Order: sequence, then structure tokens, then C-alpha cells
Amino acid sequence: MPSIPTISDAEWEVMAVLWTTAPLTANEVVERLEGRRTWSPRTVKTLLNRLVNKKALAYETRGNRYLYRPAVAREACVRAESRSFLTRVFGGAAGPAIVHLVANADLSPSEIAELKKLLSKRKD
Amino acid sequence: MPSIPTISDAEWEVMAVLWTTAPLTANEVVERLEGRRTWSPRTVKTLLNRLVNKKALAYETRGNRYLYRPAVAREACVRAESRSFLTRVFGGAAGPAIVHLVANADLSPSEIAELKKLLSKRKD
DNA sequence: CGTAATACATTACGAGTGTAATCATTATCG
DNA sequence: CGATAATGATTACACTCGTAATGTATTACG
Repeated sequence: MPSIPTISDAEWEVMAVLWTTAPLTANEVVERLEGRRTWSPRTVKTLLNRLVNKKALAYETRGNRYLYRPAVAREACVRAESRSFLTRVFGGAAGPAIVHLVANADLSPSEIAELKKLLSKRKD
Repeated sequence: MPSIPTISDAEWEVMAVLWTTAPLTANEVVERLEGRRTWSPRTVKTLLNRLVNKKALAYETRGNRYLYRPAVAREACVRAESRSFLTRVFGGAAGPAIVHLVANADLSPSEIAELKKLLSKRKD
């Protein structure tokens, strides 16, 4: 399993785009970020570059253009970030963290139902 | 409401100590971190200083010693960090985040029961 | 073919972080 | 009272991040 690189806030936005659709050219990534961020295209290119250096993204060249695609799975990054969050904020204790989130979150009835089902299964 | 300063990883460790017990002198904080971290006492002093500058800690002087105490509530910081985590990793959607955590977390039966109770109450 | 446009690479730069060492002030021991 | 030890303040330094500008190589138009 490839170890998960550290992905910063801004980098997560870029990764999110490519986890949704890949491969994309740099400009396609820029387009998909418009509206959500007010970044200069230069900034997006910088982030793409850093992510490639971190081996969070890979690319193939198609002519003079690069096609970027994720090199790490979203699920793996989510797990890593979650662990880091739990450790920092709750000292690693998932129980209190989940209680906090459930108490403060805006959950739809169907989400509540799903969570209850999930909890019942885990009791086994 | 005082706005919540940004608290880094290392700083969270220090805050955690003072949220548990306060007020404490710098050296008492250092002692309580021994074993959990291998920081030089200097490093801890630096972190205390930064936290005071950020107004996350306050102090009173007792003779030549400082007594540090939190200036922001743990609960408020937890909320801020949780929001930041949800936004970064799950695009702000709490539902999927909680599902992920529940699915991956190591929960005790009593925690599971507590969560189910909490969810039932929220359905109303 | 040469020059402009395009696309990636390199460099920039101030703020924050992790990790400390040195400086200055104050209190305490002899 | 003076020297030393203790304590907080200031300074350090390399690395990451957010946010770009500038440099370089390649392509495409005229």
C-alpha cells in the first residue's frame, strides 16, 4: 500500500476534482474549480505540480498536454485524514468524536436511518 | 463570541493539557507532556508563547512564574476543527463523514448504544 | 521558417509550524 | 550584595502552504 502523502486544504480541492473525473488536463481542472475558488490558473498549476511531486497525482503526456489522474485512492486519504483528525482533536477516541458530530450535524432522516442500521450491524 | 484561533497539531497537545487541568505553570505543562512527546522544554515554552499570542491561552503572573489557562473553550475549538475537517475531507457533508467514521471506528458496545439513543432522539 | 501562444517548470515570498538555542530579567543562595 | 539559576522573551532556521509571477520549451499560425 502506498503511504499517503500529506494533502493540504487547497490541495484537497484539486484532488476532489480529479477523484470525481479523471484524467483531466490542467485547464479542465481549472475550469471545474471556477466558481468554487477564485484561484488564478497559475495557482492551480502550482497545486497540480506539488501533488505530482508528492506522488498524490500521476500524469501521462498526450502531445504537449498533460493528463492528470489520482495516484492515491480517495478512500485511503479520507482514512488518513480521519485518523489525523481523531488523534488531534479527540486524542484518538472515535466514540466521543462521533457523538460530537452526531450531536452537531444536520442529518437527514434517511441518514439517521442509515446510521442506525449501521450501528445495529456493528453490535454483532 | 471570541473567534477561534488556528491551533496547530503540536499546539493541540498543549491545549489538551490545560483543558484538563488549569491553571498550570510552564514546567507543570512540560511534566504532563513527558512520555507523550519528546519535546525539549524549550519547545513547550515556545508553544505556550505562541498560544498566548494567538489568545488561545491567558496567563496571570504569580511572582516570577506564569500561570497559564485556556482562553478559549475546548468545545469551541472542537467545533471549529470539526467543521474544517468536514469541509476539507467531505465537502461539508456530515452524513457521509459520520458513516465513514462509524464504519471504520473501534466502538465499544456502550458507545454504540449511546449513539443509537442519540440518533433516536434526533429523529423527532 | 519565425514569432506568438500554450503548457509545464522554476522561482518567489510572506505567514505558519516544528523544533530549538540564546538573551534578558528576576529571584535565590552563599 | 553579588553570582548563579530559573523563567519568560526574542531570535533562528528549515519546511510547508497559499498565492502567484517569471522562465523555458513546444506547438501552431501566418
